[in-house]
Amino acid sequence: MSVENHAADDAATAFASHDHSTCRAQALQAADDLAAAQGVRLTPVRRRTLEILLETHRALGAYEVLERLGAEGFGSQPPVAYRALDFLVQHGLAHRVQRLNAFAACLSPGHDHAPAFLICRACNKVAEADAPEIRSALRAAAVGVGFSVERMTVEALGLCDACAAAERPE
Amino acid sequence: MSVENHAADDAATAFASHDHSTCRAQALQAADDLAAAQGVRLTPVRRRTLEILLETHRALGAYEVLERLGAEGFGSQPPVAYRALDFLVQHGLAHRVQRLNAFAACLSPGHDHAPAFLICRACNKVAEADAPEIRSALRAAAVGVGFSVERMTVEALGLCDACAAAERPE
DNA sequence: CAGACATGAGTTATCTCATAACATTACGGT
DNA sequence: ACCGTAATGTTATGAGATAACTCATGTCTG
Ligand SMILES: [Zn+2]
Ligand SMILES: [Zn+2]
Ligand SMILES: [Zn+2]
Ligand SMILES: [Zn+2]
Repeated sequence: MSVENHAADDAATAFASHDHSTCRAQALQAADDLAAAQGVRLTPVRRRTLEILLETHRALGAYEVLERLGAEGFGSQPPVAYRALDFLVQHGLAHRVQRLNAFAACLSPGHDHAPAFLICRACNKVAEADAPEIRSALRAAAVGVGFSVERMTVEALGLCDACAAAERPE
Repeated sequence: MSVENHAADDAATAFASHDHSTCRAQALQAADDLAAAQGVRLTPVRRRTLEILLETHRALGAYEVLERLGAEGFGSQPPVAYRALDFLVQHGLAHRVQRLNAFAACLSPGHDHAPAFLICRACNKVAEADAPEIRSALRAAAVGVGFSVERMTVEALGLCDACAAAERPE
């Protein structure tokens, strides 16, 4: 397998040890591109918020982000964080993880997607898994009962291989 | 199609007009059976909580349930509701809807399942859709990246046919 | 039956997550 | 320079969830 960085690889890399600076750089580049392409303004708070999310593959709570922002001279009240995070989510630069009431940077922004999330309950890392079959299966089940799907949430809680190995000899 | 009441029918019925007393009676019967079968105690608060959830196909917030309980002479503090709800979820008599931070009675309890939910954003009704293909697809995607799934959340937000029809001539 | 133990129900207090409402500042077009 | 809009900031409050403790009730044992 090559060393390319497709979306499909994200899930694999998130839990494995890897050169994370690439993750960060790529996502930030994509964000800058998007801002330039569409007239969107990736302001300092917004960009910094994205950088904070990109520091880890864990999902961060809004208040966790806020604390960081406040410490760096930005506003220190909840709406500051929520607005920046909402912006990122809105523009596909971050995702909200329902299960954790938390946010994670998107690692393959630009190609509009709503991935499934794999959440390790031990290390708290989150991986995006692009699984179109899941989405189409759900959509199919929905039309069968007269329901039109607009947005969907697919999240799995479990153990990544690393944590599974670490837990076994408990 | 016959008038049987399988799990597969639930999704269809939830959004359609139907004889809801059957939903209620069936679910309560199943709950009583389960309590009798396993040594589990379906105490007054717990049973009443289930009844409250069963009044509607909407998902109710814990505080909504609590208000009802309190008004009927049960405890009026959050833990009362949360404990009863946790019990019901634990024993498969209710589900938690992540997207809404709310709870809905299970309409086909007993046969241990973790269904997908269809949530109408207009009427707020929630339907369970048993869709095994979704679960297996997600599980498959997970093993591919070294992740073992323990629990999964599949929820779709959208419009039921009735609400779609009502919304069109806006 | 008394005592010991477990489970459930109730309370108060507190915590985390999220948004409403409004004042202030920065930006872009004319 | 001027104005309108978008972004940032603030205070205050709403909504969801849990910790920690007390009390009642039921069950098992001797
Ligand atoms: Zn990385
Ligand atoms: Zn892990
Ligand atoms: Zn019904
Ligand atoms: Zn509806």
